[in-house]
Amino acid sequence: MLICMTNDDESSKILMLMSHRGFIWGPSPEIYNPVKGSYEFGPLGKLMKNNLENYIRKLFRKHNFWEVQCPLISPEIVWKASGHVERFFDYIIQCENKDCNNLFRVDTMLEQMGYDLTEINFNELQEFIEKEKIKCPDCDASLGKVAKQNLMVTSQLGFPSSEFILRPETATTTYLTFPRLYNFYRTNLPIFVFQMGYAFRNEISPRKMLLRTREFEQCEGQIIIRPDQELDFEPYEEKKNYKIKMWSAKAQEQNDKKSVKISLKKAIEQKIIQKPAYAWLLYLAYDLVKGLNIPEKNIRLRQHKNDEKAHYAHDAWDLEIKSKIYGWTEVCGIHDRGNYDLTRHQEYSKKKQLFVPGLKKGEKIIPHVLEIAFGVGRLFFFALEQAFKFEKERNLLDLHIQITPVPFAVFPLMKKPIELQSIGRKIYEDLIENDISAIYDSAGSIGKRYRRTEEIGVRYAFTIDHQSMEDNTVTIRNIEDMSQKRVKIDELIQLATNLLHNKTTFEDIPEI
RNA sequence: GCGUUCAUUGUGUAGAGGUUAGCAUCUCGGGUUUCCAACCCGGGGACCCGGGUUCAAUUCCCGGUGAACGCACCA
Repeated sequence: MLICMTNDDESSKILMLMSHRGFIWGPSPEIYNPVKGSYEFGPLGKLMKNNLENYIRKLFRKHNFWEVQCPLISPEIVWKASGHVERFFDYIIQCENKDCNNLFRVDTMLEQMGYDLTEINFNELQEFIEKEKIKCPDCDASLGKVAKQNLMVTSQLGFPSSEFILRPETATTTYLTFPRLYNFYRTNLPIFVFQMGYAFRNEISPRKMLLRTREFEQCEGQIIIRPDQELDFEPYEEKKNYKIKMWSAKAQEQNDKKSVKISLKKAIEQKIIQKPAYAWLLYLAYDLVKGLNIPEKNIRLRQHKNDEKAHYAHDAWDLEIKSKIYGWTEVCGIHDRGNYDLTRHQEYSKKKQLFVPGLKKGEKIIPHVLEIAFGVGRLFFFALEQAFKFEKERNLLDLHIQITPVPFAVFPLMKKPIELQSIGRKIYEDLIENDISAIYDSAGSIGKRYRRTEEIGVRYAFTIDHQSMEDNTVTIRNIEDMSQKRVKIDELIQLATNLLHNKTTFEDIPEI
């Protein structure tokens, strides 16, 4: 069975169409027993993901980030240094009663029983449980042995083989290039760098389609920066009046249910955030998501409370999107990692190349890192999900033109006369020649073809009719309101290019 | 991992211990059609896997696998 039903009608319709129209398939491989939480991007999904990635790339490049690509596999020491080996596993324990058989995370179980975790030595958990005679919280039977659940994926390499780790995040692999980047940047900080690629996590229970998978693509931008620069950050000055919706840790603790929309400047004045450079990253995340036509009411930035921060984070905010299907979900984490990473890599590698000159003469410091980390799959899922609009007559996929898989369609009004088709083919080929994604379709009635393409996010359709044969014009139809104008075939490529790059709008097209 | 529910063409479903496994949608070919899922003709496509009961199982039973949801988990 494919991605299946929820009770909600709209949700199941969205999930059905995602699969039916070739965006997302899975769990994969469907013809064998699928692997939990593994999905395929179908033809339209792959095109859309490419576009989404390029949209992100373009935005990062606009802000002077450079892209790098690092290996997926790295020796264990890298992840020891990063802190992942130490923290990226759970201690689990299972009830021995076969009827219960429940599995618990030891730390949360003990916490719920009222133990103070700070007083427990985790190397002696087993002894602790035996000493305290701890029983299953659900059925009071005795518990089995404490086991480690590793959340990282490992693999074997070499002859004889030794164990390597598949990266659980891209960020760390980016930091490893710091000495090289520092030279590339001619020893100027801050360094702006990003990486897009796969990461792997042995998630206990993958759920909710692309929202929780074991292999997933990340796009993580890093600003490697001196502490003084974090407070005096030029890009921030340009954007300090930009307003974002923030839900601070304090507000959450005071049970304020709603985020407030305030400017970056105000957020700093009110000490909701501390550093201008960090504030600017919140802007970047917000702006990127808003640019995908995701309604602002469905976007917010939520600060991590102290107990949910990752081991490396000084401050952490999540950009969350309110999914039509799954509710508020994180798509982007913005982390103030301080100098945690580079300090650790300095210690573990014993190389002294990670120091840079500080402000005072002779001072050597380890630079700080500000990180913005997107889950590409999640962003993809939300951009797609939010775009579905079910109208009376039609299903509309209202995707941003820059990420929609196929922005243009070419239709001969009818199959006959054949000349309609030859004009259409020519236009189609011209579009493709000019790197403009399009489809050509002559099957069925024109109305049917409009309906079909509306459902996959086509923005504009060019239709060749009998008048086309006389005066070299075609109609262009706007998906949004189904309105049409006539345009000259000669000017069509230029027009499509301009529409694609938001250099013109449908309204701007002159009537002829 | 636990629990609940479920498993029939691509999708949504009907169905009975013995059926050419039905319907809608989809899809393909042809006809028709001068702009919004029209119509006509013709074609295509399914009983999750293994075992048991039975003369006979897609249907009943057991097991497996998978899915949705809930619990737990989510660096």
